[in-house]
This record gives sequence, structure tokens and C-alpha cells, in this order.
Amino acid sequence: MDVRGARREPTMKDVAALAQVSTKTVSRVINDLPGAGPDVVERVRAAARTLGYRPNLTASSLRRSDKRSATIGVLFEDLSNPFDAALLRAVEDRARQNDVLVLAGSNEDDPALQRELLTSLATRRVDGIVAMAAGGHQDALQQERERGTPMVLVDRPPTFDGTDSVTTTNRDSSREAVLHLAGRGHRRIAFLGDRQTLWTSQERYTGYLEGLAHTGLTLHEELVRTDLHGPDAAETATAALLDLAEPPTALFTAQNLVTVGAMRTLRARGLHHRIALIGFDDFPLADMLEPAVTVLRQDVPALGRKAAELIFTRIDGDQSPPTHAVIPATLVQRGSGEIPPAP
Amino acid sequence: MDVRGARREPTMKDVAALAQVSTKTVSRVINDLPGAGPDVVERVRAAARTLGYRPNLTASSLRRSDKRSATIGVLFEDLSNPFDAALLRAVEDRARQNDVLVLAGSNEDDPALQRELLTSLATRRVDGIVAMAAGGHQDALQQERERGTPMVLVDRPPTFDGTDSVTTTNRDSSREAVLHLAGRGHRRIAFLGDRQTLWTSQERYTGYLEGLAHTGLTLHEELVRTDLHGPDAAETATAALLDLAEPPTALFTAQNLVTVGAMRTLRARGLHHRIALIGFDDFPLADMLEPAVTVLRQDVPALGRKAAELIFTRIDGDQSPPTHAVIPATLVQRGSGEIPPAP
DNA sequence: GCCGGTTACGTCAACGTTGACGTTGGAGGA
DNA sequence: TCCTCCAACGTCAACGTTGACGTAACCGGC
Repeated sequence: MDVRGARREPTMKDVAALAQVSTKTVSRVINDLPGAGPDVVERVRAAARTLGYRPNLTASSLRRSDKRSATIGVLFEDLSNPFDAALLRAVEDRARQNDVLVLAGSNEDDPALQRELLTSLATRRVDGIVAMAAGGHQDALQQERERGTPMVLVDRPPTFDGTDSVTTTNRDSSREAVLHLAGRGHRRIAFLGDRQTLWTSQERYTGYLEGLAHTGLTLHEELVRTDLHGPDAAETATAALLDLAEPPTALFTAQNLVTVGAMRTLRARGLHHRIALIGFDDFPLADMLEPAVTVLRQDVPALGRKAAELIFTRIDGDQSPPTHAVIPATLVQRGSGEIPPAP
Repeated sequence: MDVRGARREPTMKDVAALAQVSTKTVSRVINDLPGAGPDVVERVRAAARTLGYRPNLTASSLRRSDKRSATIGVLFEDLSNPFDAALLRAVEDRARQNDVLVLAGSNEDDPALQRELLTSLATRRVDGIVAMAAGGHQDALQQERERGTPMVLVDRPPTFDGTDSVTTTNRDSSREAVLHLAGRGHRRIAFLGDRQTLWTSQERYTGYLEGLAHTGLTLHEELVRTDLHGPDAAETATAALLDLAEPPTALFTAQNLVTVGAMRTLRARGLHHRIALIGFDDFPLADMLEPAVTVLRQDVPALGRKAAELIFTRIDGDQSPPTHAVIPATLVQRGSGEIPPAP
């Protein structure tokens, strides 16, 4: 170990000197461009090897005509959230095929933080951005887009024009869940949702309403609880629902953590085998619970893959009208959603 | 939206021209350096604002003396794994305090892929690397380290000298788990572990042995099952254990997915309330299962924070001997680990 | 009124790389 | 034999920024 610390990285000039050629020739050899004889190629390769030369991509992208940094930005809500993490992984895998690396950040659903991260990405001249728009306003994203930065929004569509997006069948799948419950005879189906500022929450609620309407059920306002942020809020809300004079016989929980909170209360009251439950978003071990939890499963890898494909198409200069891809979610029946209404 | 696509980003030259000063003065204003009068500062700021100028960090870091890219690399096994994701998030949070962004990649526990990603990071001239070393050999990491790149290993220590690391009390906590079970009267405690090439697996196994020795229990070879990769292998192994003439009365599952597989088999045989279980690594909903699962919980945020702090200290030029931080895991008693031996 | 020092600028070159464009020498054709 | 053409190099400048250094103007002090 060299205790004297950071030694200078060898440059093309060093390689050129050792191989006794010009730096331009080194450049040609490194980039596999024509115009170098076989013997010279070998000499340069050998020199690069002995010096441990590695090209400096930042210098290269500064000088190159296309200015590509071979890096894209990924801006999600919270990278420690399994959904976001799986999405990141899917994007990363697709990016690797293009020899592109991913600069990742969490915007915490905070527009100010999102703006800050966007400038951070911009100063690093990323080739494009895959973002999960923070709730509230998308001004910063829109401005970035209008500057010409290729951009794809995932999970939530843009509130502005001219930008691709990839989302899930939030509305249709929610409707399907309600139909599923109604088909089992439920007539009092509660809705528990996350913050209504989130587009996904709104869509899922709309799907819930459509489901009710479609089966001729009336909407009972007292069975709708929204703006539940986190499991604790969901726990309390579920308790309140169960304390109603006419409690629901089925719950549709429109978000991951809400599902967990609701289950906790059901379990605490010993009602988990008597009240039906369908949750939006699958989660690990859902099949190990008693009863196993029926969920709407999003195809996260497909979401990420599609988003990455779109961004690379745009980076390659595609100017066609924006695509709004919608990936279908599937109803996974495991038991909790098939409980009949209590007599 | 500008359909003509990528317009040229304004540069210092553009700002300088508009503000009628030299680029050097613009540089001074942008970087808040002294040597610019208040009126000039205002003129330059205004010009930058109207042009929408944003500094080009790649050009800056190329020219600067410190050569910092304000970017670090994070190389984990699988970013979609909740453990890795939480770790990434913790590193990211700490990095943000230094205005540093994170280039993230998954090495899939594959040395070849790890080497590839390392060169990708190196060509981008990251300031430092936080890595989860792929099993097998760490040659590529070592080489990178010897070139002078600041590096911190998480979850697994280096097999080479001169590099910081942050790990969990794998051995001590595993011993504690065995003592806990033995304290409840168990004498036939099985060990189910992940691939033995992984350092963590070895440590946890050693802790298991120490626990047995410490309580005077004899090691029964047939109760040890290692190299279980994924839940399916764990499921099969657990079944085999239960089919023994003298089956174990308690299981110590030394990894997340192994715990899941073991639980699956116990559940399938209706033995989940009769056979004790302690797992290494906490997981969501562990408290919702029946019985709730007793686990050794790693302090993931602390791991990530510490790793980030170490890397920044090194980036700042600290040359002191390597630190090997060990973060304590805690035994979370939830029920499954407190089941007494079947009579 | 002159001198030393400071402040507020500007000029120039360089970071590591590559695009544009020379220059050389030899192969090949008329 | 001479000319053309091409392969195989080299030279130079530029990408956007900043370090090193120069210079003009001004200020206070004697």
C-alpha cells in the first residue's frame, strides 16, 4: 500500500511517451479507431498496460462532440423503499447494457430537495433523468425538461407536456379489486389510501369509485379514509372503521404501508380471518401471513426496464411525440381477498 | 417545449460576454471567491440568471487542483435487496451533507462484474468507493485500492491490508442467539447458513460453534446445513432436518432468505409453534407472523453512516491506519425464539 | 508628492482528451 | 517514370474551467 496516498493517474501523454507515439495515436488505439498499424497498436496497448492507464471519461466527454457522460440520473422518492429499490435495480440493469452508470438520489417527496438534486445532476451533465416526481409541483422537473434534458417519469405521469412516462394500471386494477370483493358478496368495502396529493392515490381512489359504481354499490363516505401516511396512521384509521356502527366487511388498502397498518389492527382485534383485505402493491412474505394477503402486484422490473428503454431512445435523439406506457398490475389471490362477508 | 432538442448549455464565456467581464471574473463570482466588486458581482449574477447558466462540474473537476468529482461510487451486491437498499440510502444521506452524489451499482456477487463496474467508476474518476466485496476474490478491489482510490468495505472486511471496513457483530450476535436458545433448554440447535464463501456466513457459523462450546453442547454435524442459496434451498434443507431420527428443537437461520425458507417448511408441517427459530437480519413484517419472528437486527443506518463518514475522512486526506468499525446487532425477542423445546 | 500595499480586475496556460486537418511514404496504375 | 491515392501517423486547437501571475487604480501615511 502506498502510504503517500493519491499518486497521479497516468494520462495519454504518459502512454504516448512510453510507446513513442503521439497522444492522438494513443487515442486512436484506446478507442479502436482506424489509422494505427498493428505494431503500433501493440506497443500502445503494452504501454497502457504497464502504466495501468485508464481513460479519463470526464475529459473525454468534455471534448467529444456528443458530450455524453455515459451517466444517467435516477431521482426516486426513497431508495430504501423496496419498490424504489427494485425499480432502481431494473433501470441499472438496462443501463449497464449501454455501458451507462446511474447517479441515484432520493427526493423524499420534497420539491425543494428535488430541485436541489436536479441541479446537482445537471452540473454533472448527466445524459438523461429518470424521475419519480415529488408530489405537489413539478416545476423543477419541467424546467429541466424544457432545457432539453431527456427525461422519463416513472410511477407518476408528468403534469406538463412533452415528457415520457411509465405508470401502472392504478385505476383499472383498483376497480378490479373492488369487483373481486363485490363478487364475493361484500357490500361495505372500505378504502384506505395514502396522501391524496399523490397521483397514484387519486387514481386508485377513482378506481375504487368506478368499482362501486360498476357493481351498483353506494359510496359510504364514512368508509373512505385517505391521507394516511405510514402504517401508524393506517392502524388508527382501521380501528376507527371497525368501531363504526356498521363496520366494513372488506378493506381495500391502496398502498403498501397502509396495508401493513390495517393488517396490524385486524390482527390485534382478531378479525384477520373475518374481514377481507386486498392491498395495492405486493410485499415480501405476503404469502406467509395468516391469511396470506391478496394483493395487486405491480410489475416493477417491467416498469424500470421500460423507463430505461425510453430514456435511452430519447438520449439517442428520438424526437417523436411522448410515450405514456402503462404496465398492467395483476391480482394475486392468496386468501385475504377471498374471505366472504361475515354473516 | 423546444422540439429542436438539445440546445447548447450556456458557458462561462456566454455569461462573461453578457456581463462584460472576463471569464475569470465569472468564475470568481460563481465560486464566491474574493476579488470582485459588488456591482460586478451583481451584473454577473444577473447575467447567469438570465442565461440559465449552470457550472459544468466535469470541466471544473478536470481543471481544479484537487480533481474532486464530488461523486462517490457505491458497489453493493444487489441494490434491490432491502438490506443493500437501506445501506445505500444511509450512505446517500451522509453524502448529501458534503454535496456529494452517489454512483450506484450491483456487483451480483460476481468478481468479473465487480471488476467491470470498478473500471467504470474509475474512468469517471469518483473520489472514493464504498463497496460490498463480492465473494471469492477481492483482487479488483485491492488493485483499485493500491492505485490510491479511497475505499471502505461494508458488511464484509477486506482480505487485504490498508483498507477501512464497517461490519456487524456477526460472530458475537450469533453466539448470543445460540445462548438464548440454550437458555430456553434447547440442546439440539440446528444451523442453516448461506454460502460458506461469504465471510458473514463463516463468522456466523463460528459464532454458532462458540455458542455451543460455551454452553457445553456438542456439535452434531447432521444439524449443520450450509451453502443454502435462496429460500428454496433452505426449504429443502429444513425438511431434511425435520426428517432426521432425532430432529432439532430449534433453528438458527443465519441469513434473511434462509429464514424465510425455513419458516415456509415449518409452516407447511405445522411445526412453527413447536420448533424455535432465530434468524439473522430483521425483515419487514417479522412481527406480523405467527409466531412473530425473533431476530438479530443489524443497525443498517449506522452501518451506512459510518461507512460514509470513513470514506469522506479518507477523501479529505486522512492517512491514519485503517479503521475496522463493528456495529452491534441486537436480539429482538418476538416469540419464535422463545419457544421451549418440545417434550 | 511619493511609496508600499491592497483591491479589482484581466491574461494566459493548462487539466486530459479528441476533431479537423496536415504530412509522409509507399503501393499501384497509366 | 510519374502521378494518384491511401494508410499511418503527427500537429494544433478546442471543450469549460481555474491556478498563477500581471497590471492598473486607488488609498493611507509621511
